[in-house]
Amino acid sequence: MARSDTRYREAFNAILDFCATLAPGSLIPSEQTLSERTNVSRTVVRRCLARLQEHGVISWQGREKVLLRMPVRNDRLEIGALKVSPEDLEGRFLDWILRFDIPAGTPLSIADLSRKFEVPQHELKEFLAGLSRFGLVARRPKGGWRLSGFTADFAVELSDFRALLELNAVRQAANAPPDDPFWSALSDLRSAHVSLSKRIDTDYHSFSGLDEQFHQRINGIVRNRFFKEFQKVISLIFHYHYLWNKADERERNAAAIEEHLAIIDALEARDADGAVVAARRHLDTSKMTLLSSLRYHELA
Amino acid sequence: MARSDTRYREAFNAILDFCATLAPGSLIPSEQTLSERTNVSRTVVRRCLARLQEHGVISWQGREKVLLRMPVRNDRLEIGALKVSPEDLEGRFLDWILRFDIPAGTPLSIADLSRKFEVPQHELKEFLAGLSRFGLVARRPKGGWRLSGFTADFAVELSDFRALLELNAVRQAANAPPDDPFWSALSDLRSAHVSLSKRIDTDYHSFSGLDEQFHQRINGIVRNRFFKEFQKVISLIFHYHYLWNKADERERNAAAIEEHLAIIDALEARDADGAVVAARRHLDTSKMTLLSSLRYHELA
DNA sequence: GATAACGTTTTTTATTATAAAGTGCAGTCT
DNA sequence: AGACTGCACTTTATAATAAAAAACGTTATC
Repeated sequence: MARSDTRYREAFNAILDFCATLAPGSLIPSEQTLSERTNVSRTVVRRCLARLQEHGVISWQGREKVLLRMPVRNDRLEIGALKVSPEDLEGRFLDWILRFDIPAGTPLSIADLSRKFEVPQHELKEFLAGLSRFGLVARRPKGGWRLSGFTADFAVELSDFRALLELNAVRQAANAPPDDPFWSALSDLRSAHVSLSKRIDTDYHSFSGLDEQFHQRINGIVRNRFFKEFQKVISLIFHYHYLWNKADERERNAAAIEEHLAIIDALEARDADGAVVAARRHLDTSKMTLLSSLRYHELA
Repeated sequence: MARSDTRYREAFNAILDFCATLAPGSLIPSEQTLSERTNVSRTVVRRCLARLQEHGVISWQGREKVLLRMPVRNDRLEIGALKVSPEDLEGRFLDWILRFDIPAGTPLSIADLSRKFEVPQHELKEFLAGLSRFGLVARRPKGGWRLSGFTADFAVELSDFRALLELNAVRQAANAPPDDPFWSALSDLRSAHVSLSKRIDTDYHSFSGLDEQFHQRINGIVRNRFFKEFQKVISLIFHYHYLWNKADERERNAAAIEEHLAIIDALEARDADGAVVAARRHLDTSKMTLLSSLRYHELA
């Protein structure tokens, strides 16, 4: 019923490592200095020093801390489970939803998910609270959560919203200054697309990554935190969806490459309207793919 | 260290009220029926029945539950603190930020806020986790939260994003079918604007409400959960900001009414391009107002 | 013999208690 | 005077737990 002491354990080992660089008899820096170096509060540093003293590694009296002996392997503290990053949780959650085709309306059990993903319950609660802002999950009347996304309606609305954001980005991209690093990156992307196009019959799987790179490049033009936040979720959902929709993968990807190239052509010609038209065509295809993959799953 | 029993208390009183409608000697419906009526699980219903039996209000044996006596005032259970809605918290939080001019970067203490708003800590955590998705707050490296919004950058990005969404809505509105209830609502809004315009010198305060109505009407055209979710936050921020920016309020509001009317004119003429132009002008003014009010506060 | 209700057990959620970590300040040492 | 420590206080992250919900046989009723 308290927080974990991973911080302390990591700091202790860090200080131990630091001691290993000194010779016995050396003075050890101040608590403040150590706390800055280990990125941890003075309270933790003091706890570490106390342990070092207890184990006879240092002597500690007031502000005089002296290294008595070199630290050995056995002095180190074990560090338990490694922390999972929020992004990782995000990905695994969407992956799970799509992989097992969780239907809209399914109650989500925090306890269950917490076991499944090996993440503390309160982290999951925070995570779901965040997703609820995007309408992907919602609170149930009698407590708990419910998956509300991944219906046809959801897909249409998601695609429409994505189109609004991305067409805006395309328009801005076309008007980017000539010395913007965007242009050289775009030229690299063109080469990558042409190259993949040639070996599409065998390498069509690797399009997924290229697709994400391409869209990220376009959207990266817009310097807007709201835009970026949303784009992150959108691309995540599309990414995972495509990953799990295997129908006609080769044909779909070959077609998408052509559509991407059309957008690149228009952009490099600084033809904003043309780029928007090409992008709209591509986004429409995307929308249809997302919808048909949902329909496919509904029938299954 | 357990959840509150408000649910039980409310259900108990509800069942008591129901008993009051019966005559002594009557049979009481099944546990399931009661649970459906009180919107509560059977477990809670059984707890209520047990208490009723204990207090001699009913007899209870298997599925035979009989009302023994009429319930009296003293049988009722006290209900503690009333639940605050998440929307309420949202409003109060933004209000607090603006009222006290909390600068960007300020650490937010859950413990402190929880006392201030009289909301359990875990609810605040969820709330902040939601806001973090909009970039309004962020986690601090060593734990806790930090207010990251309400800088000039933030205001610009927020306004730009708002403009993107709202111009899209205006364009859609102009193309709404003639029988859409939107048109009659718009006509009502025109009257309200004209009326307020005439008594602007005295009633300029009441523009805030009308402004919200107007924008909500326009944005209501778009049937898209992402759009709506974002619009909610945006309008909340603008709303509270305007509420606290008192400089030139009369002039600002008078000008805004004219700008609204220009948008209405263009919409009623089904002139999509004209409406977008008028809306862009209005949104630009809004952006400037938001920015200048921030600057004003920074200097103070 | 099907359906609805009950009694009981298991699971899950909301809330609190608490150890760990962080913060601030008065006083001390150099 | 400036940096450092000792100590008290505050805040956060997390586990423990009572309340509520859900699941599951069993029993009564039509």
